[in-house]
Amino acid sequence: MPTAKRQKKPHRRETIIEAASALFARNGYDGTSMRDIAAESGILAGSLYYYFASKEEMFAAVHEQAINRLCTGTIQAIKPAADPWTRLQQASEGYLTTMLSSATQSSLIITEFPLRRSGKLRAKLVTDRRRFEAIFSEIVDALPLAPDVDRSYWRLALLGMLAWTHVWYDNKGDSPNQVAQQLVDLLKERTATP
Amino acid sequence: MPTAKRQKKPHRRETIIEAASALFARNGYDGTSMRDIAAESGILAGSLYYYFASKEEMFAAVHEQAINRLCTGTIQAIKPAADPWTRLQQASEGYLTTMLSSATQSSLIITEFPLRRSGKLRAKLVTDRRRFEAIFSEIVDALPLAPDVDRSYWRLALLGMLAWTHVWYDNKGDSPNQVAQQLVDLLKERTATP
DNA sequence: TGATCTTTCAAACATTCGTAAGAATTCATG
DNA sequence: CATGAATTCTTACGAATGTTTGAAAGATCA
Repeated sequence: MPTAKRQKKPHRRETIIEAASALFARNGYDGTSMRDIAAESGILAGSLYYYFASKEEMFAAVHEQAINRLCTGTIQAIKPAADPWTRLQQASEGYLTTMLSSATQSSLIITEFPLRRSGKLRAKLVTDRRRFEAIFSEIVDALPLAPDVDRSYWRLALLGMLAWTHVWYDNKGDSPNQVAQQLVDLLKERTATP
Repeated sequence: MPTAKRQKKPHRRETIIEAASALFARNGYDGTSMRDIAAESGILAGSLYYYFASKEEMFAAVHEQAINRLCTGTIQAIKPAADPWTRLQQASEGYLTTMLSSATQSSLIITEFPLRRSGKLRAKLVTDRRRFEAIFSEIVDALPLAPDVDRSYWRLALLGMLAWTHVWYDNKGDSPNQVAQQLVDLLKERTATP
């Protein structure tokens, strides 16, 4: 009967999501087959459908988790700061660290745009993305910018700079934190209503 | 014998590239089948292989043309300017106009990253991209920036801001020129060695 | 016209893909 | 152990993919 369900095997579904994340991030959605994911999960392709109704639904779960990690990675980095500029700096560092550290797969939210998809999936991906961007909206709104600065453009410029790092970032160069420092500094001059 | 070859039918191959550009830009590389391209070209799938040895080689040709358009679109916009900042402003406008005007397909150089590909194709895509980025390298190098500014980061920040527009740009809002103006202005403050 | 080269077609190929259906297995619990 | 539910395997289907091949059609020019 309806007793407690989740206790012993939180394993499989998360294992699958983990494997799928890595593969989607490396090879893209179309470049990853259900058989690939199954093999990486130590399972057979058909068995995936016990946990996910379709490949799209699975990707939705993967995407949601990637966004969640990015959100928490970003938010956690802000912790003990009151100064708006410091908050921005730390958030950017958290973002880039989560995104660029090769161990993670959050980069798939950059390469797998919702743009081309359609229907319910697209709507979900857009919603996820909004949830992340809201973090930066709040931070940017709190910045003491000059009154003639358009905060929407300011935010989009920053997010663009940060997102684009995954195209050129090289592990052998500066650390994610250093990159974030450099990039934020470039926008910092247009500062407090002086 | 080896007489002049190219005179009457420069049509087909370019028609195919045009059709493929549009489809690749809209649906991505994997989302576009050779049959799709053939149908859009008014031809049968097999006939494509008279002009291109493989899908990858065809994409290479498409990518090269997209880069070429972006390059000329960017360079042409610079024409009558001597002031470095004006040059940058105009180049950015040319870039965004070429990229964002819905009639064009240059946006595929943003969505179809070389990152995931491999081998000869990847090398070619990277080379193409470098060719475009060189335009901005030159312009940025000519800017009278403060001596403590890292021009590499500055350039990458700008290119990131510009490239990212294709994620959020909406035809109903500001024009590509206005967007370029806004974005460049955000970086402009760190300006001439004062 | 006939010969030769270019271009296109028609049809198929071998794979791979997402997914379905049902049997087989594992597992917790009475 | 016996029962029923949860999980996995096996097998396969139908569709779509990139590509090949050899013949047909079109063009070019002696």
